[in-house]
Amino acid sequence: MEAVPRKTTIRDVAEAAGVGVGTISRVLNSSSQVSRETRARVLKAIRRLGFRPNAQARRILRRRSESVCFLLSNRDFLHPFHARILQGVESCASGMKQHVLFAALHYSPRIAAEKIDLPHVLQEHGLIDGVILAGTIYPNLLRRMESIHVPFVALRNNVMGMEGKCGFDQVGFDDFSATLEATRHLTGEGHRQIVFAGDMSFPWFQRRFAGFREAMREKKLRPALVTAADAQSFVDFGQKVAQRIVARKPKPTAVVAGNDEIAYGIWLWLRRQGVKVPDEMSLVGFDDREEAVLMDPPLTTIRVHKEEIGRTCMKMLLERLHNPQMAFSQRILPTEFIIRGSVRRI
Amino acid sequence: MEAVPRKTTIRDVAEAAGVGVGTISRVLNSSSQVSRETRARVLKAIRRLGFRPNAQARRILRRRSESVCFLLSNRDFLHPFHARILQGVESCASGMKQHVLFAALHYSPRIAAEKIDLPHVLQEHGLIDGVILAGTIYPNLLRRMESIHVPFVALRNNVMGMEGKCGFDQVGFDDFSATLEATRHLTGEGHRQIVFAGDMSFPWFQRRFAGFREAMREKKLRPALVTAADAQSFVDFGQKVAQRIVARKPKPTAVVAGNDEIAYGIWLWLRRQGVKVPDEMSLVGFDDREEAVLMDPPLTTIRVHKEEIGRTCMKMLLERLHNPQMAFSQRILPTEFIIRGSVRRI
DNA sequence: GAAAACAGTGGAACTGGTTCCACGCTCTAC
DNA sequence: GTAGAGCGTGGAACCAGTTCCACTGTTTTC
Repeated sequence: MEAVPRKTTIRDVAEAAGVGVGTISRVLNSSSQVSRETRARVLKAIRRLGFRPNAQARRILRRRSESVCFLLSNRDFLHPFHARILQGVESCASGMKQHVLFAALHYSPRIAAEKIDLPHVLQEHGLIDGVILAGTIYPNLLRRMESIHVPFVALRNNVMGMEGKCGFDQVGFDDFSATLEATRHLTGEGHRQIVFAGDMSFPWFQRRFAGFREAMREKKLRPALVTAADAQSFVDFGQKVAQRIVARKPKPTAVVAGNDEIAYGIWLWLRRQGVKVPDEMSLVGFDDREEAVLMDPPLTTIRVHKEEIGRTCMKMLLERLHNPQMAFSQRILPTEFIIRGSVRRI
Repeated sequence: MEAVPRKTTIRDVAEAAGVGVGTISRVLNSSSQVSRETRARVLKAIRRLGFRPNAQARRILRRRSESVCFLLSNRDFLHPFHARILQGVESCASGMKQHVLFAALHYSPRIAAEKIDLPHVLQEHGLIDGVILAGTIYPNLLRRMESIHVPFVALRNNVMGMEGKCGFDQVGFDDFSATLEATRHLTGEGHRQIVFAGDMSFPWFQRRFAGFREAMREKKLRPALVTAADAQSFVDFGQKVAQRIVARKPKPTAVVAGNDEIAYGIWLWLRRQGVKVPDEMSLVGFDDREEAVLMDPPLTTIRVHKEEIGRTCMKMLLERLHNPQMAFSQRILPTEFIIRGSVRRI
């Protein structure tokens, strides 16, 4: 690449204003040690020359890049769920004059930590101050992150196989309490035969099932779990599982789905079979994605405040950067039960 | 923020390896001007000291940040459509050792160009080499971008009110030909009464309607347009418009929807009224979003290759950076007509 | 009235890389 | 045997900022 023509520097401005370079720097950093008249003269020169300070040069001295990396791991695409979190990160960052770098990574959970080929931003030094880990986070990635000595915050709900461990900062929401509340709502509406639909190989579905089980136990009801193998997607999983649900004896009157996509799959299959929601089957989702409100009937579900999670990740990372010695912590944000039209009283 | 402890520098490595700093630099940049033994000695010292070169320092000299900014304008959230484009940008960028900064911007189309408050990344100097403009792009933003002298590429389909102008690089897809092909498919399947549903205040719907109109004219059919006012969202627009469509005399047998969300709204309303798709009404969408395949019946639609568009934006921007004097161009990518189950032969 | 405090400023030294020139050494050409 | 080419290398100068020390002139303190 050819070189960009030389821009005006702080020294050009100093000469134009008839002052020293130190004074220009002091004006730029709004230090109080500059007289009113000098400041005015410098600002005039800056405007006249169209001077814009070079951020890179400052960064070397500050030893801070004022940037963080949003790292999406093992996702084929930027799912709306993560897109919303990224947006929350960005909105908080822009308020704090921080920049957000987006990077993607694909790695095997079985590969050795040191063999994980991190994105270029993380390999170079000084480009970012910290990382927000999104996507699926296996222990080897956590170890790899620790090895490069860059502070990071992880999306707690996406951490695999390290339940309870806390050698790093985490932000998440409470799967357990969310399905606990949702299931209590169902029992409160008179439902007795309720099933949970979710793939237990994911820890978040395990936690959601646990909340469901707890609410069922409170009412001395049998907590039933329905799963399916070989599903192509969550929607497909829902369709396969729906079939088994209606075949159960006694027939369930309500389903707590592991997420909105599973709920959608169940709804699709029921619809095709002529089973009416909520008249013949009540349905609760999880996530409150964009499409939940657009279903027919609109889906009763658990809202996860994705932007809020993103903002909290960013805030937490900044705290860590300010205070590297701070003890690691987990921040759990509340979910919200959203009652729409897919549950009926019986 | 407190200062980060000083890291090992190129001079530390030079001392450890018993060579000059220039040699370290040459090794790092894999210049051939280093003997085999010296290179080995330097690499060993680098590994022993855990040295990672500071990217900021290099950037000053190179006058290149090796970063681009993906700027999403006037969007309440990072819509899956743009999320896929961002992903395409990232995948191309990571292959070219470039970094991607994500930034959002909200501005009024009526504000003066110089009053637009650009994100912090664009205000500072030297942080990015170029910008990819996504979201909604009004003329004042284009003028603002020109004023800061940073090369940029715009998503052509999202540029408002500058049809045909080309004082900047653009990447897009051909709305006109896409609906032309889709409508020809409908007439080929025997449909005669076909309507187009879309909000004409958006230029892309105007272009899509034009393609529809052209195909209808070819067959000497009357191209009908149906719109609705005060819609909350595209889905809502679809629901409102569906009502008018079935009320038309003679009753249409097929609808070309402006996008998949409108198609979904139409489908929802028809379903609620007991109108069967495709038996009583055929339906074609536009975009091929994730959910199109999950509808019942799966939606026949026009696929836009979003990742490909993102990759092309990135490639084009890099070309511009290599060759700033290059004439501005527009790159139009093909769409793909995807036949699923929402159109029947009559 | 002298000493001390302090606001305001200039500029050298510094950050951590890259670049380029000078120099030493070896090898080839005549 | 010497000139010229060319490889390999050291290190000063550079990039564009910040920081800090020294200095001046003014004000305050006793």
